[in-house]
Amino acid sequence: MGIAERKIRQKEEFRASILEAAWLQVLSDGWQSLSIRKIADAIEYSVPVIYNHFENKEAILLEFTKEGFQKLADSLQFVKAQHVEPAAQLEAIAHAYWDFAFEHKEYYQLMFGLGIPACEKVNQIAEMKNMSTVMISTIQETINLSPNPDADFFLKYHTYLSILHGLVSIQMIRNDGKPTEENRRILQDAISGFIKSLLI
Amino acid sequence: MGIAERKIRQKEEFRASILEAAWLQVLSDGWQSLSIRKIADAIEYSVPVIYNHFENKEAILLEFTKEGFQKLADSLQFVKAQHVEPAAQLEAIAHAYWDFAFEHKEYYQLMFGLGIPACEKVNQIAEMKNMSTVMISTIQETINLSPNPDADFFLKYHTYLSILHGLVSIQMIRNDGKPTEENRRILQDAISGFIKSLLI
DNA sequence: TTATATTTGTTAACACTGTTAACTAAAATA
DNA sequence: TATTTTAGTTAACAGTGTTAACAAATATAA
Repeated sequence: MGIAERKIRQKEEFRASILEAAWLQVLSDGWQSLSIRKIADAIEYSVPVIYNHFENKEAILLEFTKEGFQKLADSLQFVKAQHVEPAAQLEAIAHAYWDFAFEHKEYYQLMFGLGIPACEKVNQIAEMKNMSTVMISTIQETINLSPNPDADFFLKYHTYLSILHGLVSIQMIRNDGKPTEENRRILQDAISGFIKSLLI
Repeated sequence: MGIAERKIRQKEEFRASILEAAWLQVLSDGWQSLSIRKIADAIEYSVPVIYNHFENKEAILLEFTKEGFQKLADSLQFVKAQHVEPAAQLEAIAHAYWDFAFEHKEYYQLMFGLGIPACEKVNQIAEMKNMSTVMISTIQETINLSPNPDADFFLKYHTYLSILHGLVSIQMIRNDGKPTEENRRILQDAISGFIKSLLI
């Protein structure tokens, strides 16, 4: 009965090839120009086969959104593990977040920027929770060591994420290219201000 | 020779009617569903007449972007004038910014959110400068009164705007509706932290 | 092995989108 | 009144996401 298994495997490969073709499209021309027809062209199949593997175009985008959040979560977890002090971890996480945004611009713009299409589903993305868990735990640990360990860690998390996202997206709107050293100083300034406010 | 003047007047009215029809469309169904054809339908003319008044769809969106930035600039200027102390002004401006974003959600999403389409032209929007001028001058004045008046005011402006935009857009992504009191506390927390950091 | 059922993929269409060329009717000018 | 300019139209081009109807290949049952 290896036939059924082969079919499942082929289906999985097919699905993967759709995502790969889509990703190449995005890398060369951005999200705006991604279309089902171009994907179909790239994999040399007719259009409707794509709908056998994805409910609609949004489902394809959702797949990349999840992927992006997981990559980000992994990256944050990685840099966190390289520091001991929670405050130092918070700073490192902020820089890793910044780096991710500009090294994986396409992911970031899909995860946050386009916003509107994913708006209804954004709360259901488990992978996003993986990211926020890393941030929240680190903030919690920082607060625990601070002079007032009763501070509202969720409020602080929200502030922390907002500062990071604000810095990144303002930067992406202004300067379409890579951020300069000046921009990194702005990040450093904002984040050290935030951390200081945590430690009173 | 009142004919030429009447024609100019009619042309202006026509242009205004296009914008009005577009705006009604946006209010009822959002930016995503705005189309040239729907505008043409609404004003009861054929599609190409719209191209006699606007180069393309993006030009229509740009018009609203400018309008939005000017409204925001006016609003910030207004609340600034109601306070004397620069630090108090900064706080009031932050709240006015927040209020504008959620009271004129459609404008805000066009001005920042959609981002990508306006990306090339966003630096050329004079009205945006009107907004940043209000913020920058207030920050400059706050720094002048602070213990270290040599701080980089442009860096601080960038940080200030990023915090505000970050708070707003994270809020818009999460909770599609109106922000709660909790959300306003987060704004207050972040902004008072920023102002404190200005005053050392 | 043959007949039936199922899966797989295709063509062609629907209902949209922005944009523009070609043409007609109305208005202003000479 | 004849001519030129302007205003507005229809119809098309080149795209988009999505799906119904159908054909071909494959797997299952007799």
